[in-house]
Amino acid sequence: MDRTDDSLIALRRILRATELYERDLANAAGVTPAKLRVMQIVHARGGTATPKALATQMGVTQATITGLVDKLVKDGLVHRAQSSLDRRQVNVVLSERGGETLHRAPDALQQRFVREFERLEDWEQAQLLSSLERVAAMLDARDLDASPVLTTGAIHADKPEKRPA
Amino acid sequence: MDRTDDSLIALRRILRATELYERDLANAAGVTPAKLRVMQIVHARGGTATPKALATQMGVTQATITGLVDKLVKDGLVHRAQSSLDRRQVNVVLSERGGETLHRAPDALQQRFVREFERLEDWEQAQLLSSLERVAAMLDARDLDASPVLTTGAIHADKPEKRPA
DNA sequence: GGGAAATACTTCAACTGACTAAGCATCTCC
DNA sequence: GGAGATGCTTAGTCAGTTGAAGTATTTCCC
Repeated sequence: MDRTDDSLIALRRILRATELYERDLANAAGVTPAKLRVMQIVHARGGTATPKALATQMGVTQATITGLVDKLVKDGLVHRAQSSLDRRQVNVVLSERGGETLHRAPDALQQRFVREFERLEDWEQAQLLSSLERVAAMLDARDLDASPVLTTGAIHADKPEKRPA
Repeated sequence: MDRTDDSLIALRRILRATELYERDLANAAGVTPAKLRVMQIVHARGGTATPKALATQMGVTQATITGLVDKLVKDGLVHRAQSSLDRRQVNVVLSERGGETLHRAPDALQQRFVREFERLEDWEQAQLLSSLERVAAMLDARDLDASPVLTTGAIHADKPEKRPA
């Protein structure tokens, strides 16, 4: 009985399919996946977000965000606006053209998932949701357990960790 | 009631958690995520794989694989062996040291998922598996429907598609 | 059997995304 | 009002990726 293995395989298929599809969509809209993700997050937050927030949510450093935003500005897809509350802060704002691009490249998950999901029977939707949340909780342990493997690995490793907090 | 949205959120959490964790693990083992993935695939195929197979499975071009394998060879983690059946082909073979590295950086999903999964009740496992396979099938439509969005996007796009077949 | 086309891989030049370290501006708190 | 924290950018570097062009080998078919 290998439900564990089968589950892992299914999970990998989900991961892989999403990744590949995301790249296709970004290309089709004429932007890179990373730039698209920035725009999606800005959009999801109501059309504006700070570099800090973007960095945190994407799991990259602020320097990376600066670079991506630079390019998006050059492309005319977003612009920077200084916050009046805290002048250290910058608001990244979606331009009209950015909104159009986003519209042309709908979120990969949305696109693939929603249509089918909404066709399911009520009880099926409920079961899927419950299962997905369960899995998410299993994987996304929000640093509650400070990842024993990582620690072990780090001891053996010749290189220090790199991922931003 | 927004089960659709909640499901999407859970799915994104799964994606994000896996991605971030993968990076940590690779770093901890002293290799990059891309190189680690190459080794994992080679391992999963019984210790040897052709660049072509790797490119297909990873969804990148062969040129990319060439570069990664070059580095892995330089690191002493794999070596190239010519196929005797078809001399155009190359077999990428895991070295002993490569096997050790792999052992030190267990698959990200394995690590996070398996332990918890195996603690679940029997019926819960069954339900999770069924749900995951369902979702995988929804997302991983294996080109059965030639992605209407992509096509539409491509028409409007200023750039041609890039992802390898 | 021999040549055209297909296939497997590599090389090369370019770009994107990512990081670290260092620096500047601004805010917070005592 | 000054020390330290915070938010962002700059500069330099490196890894991964791609497309295009090139080489070697195999396949196909007349």
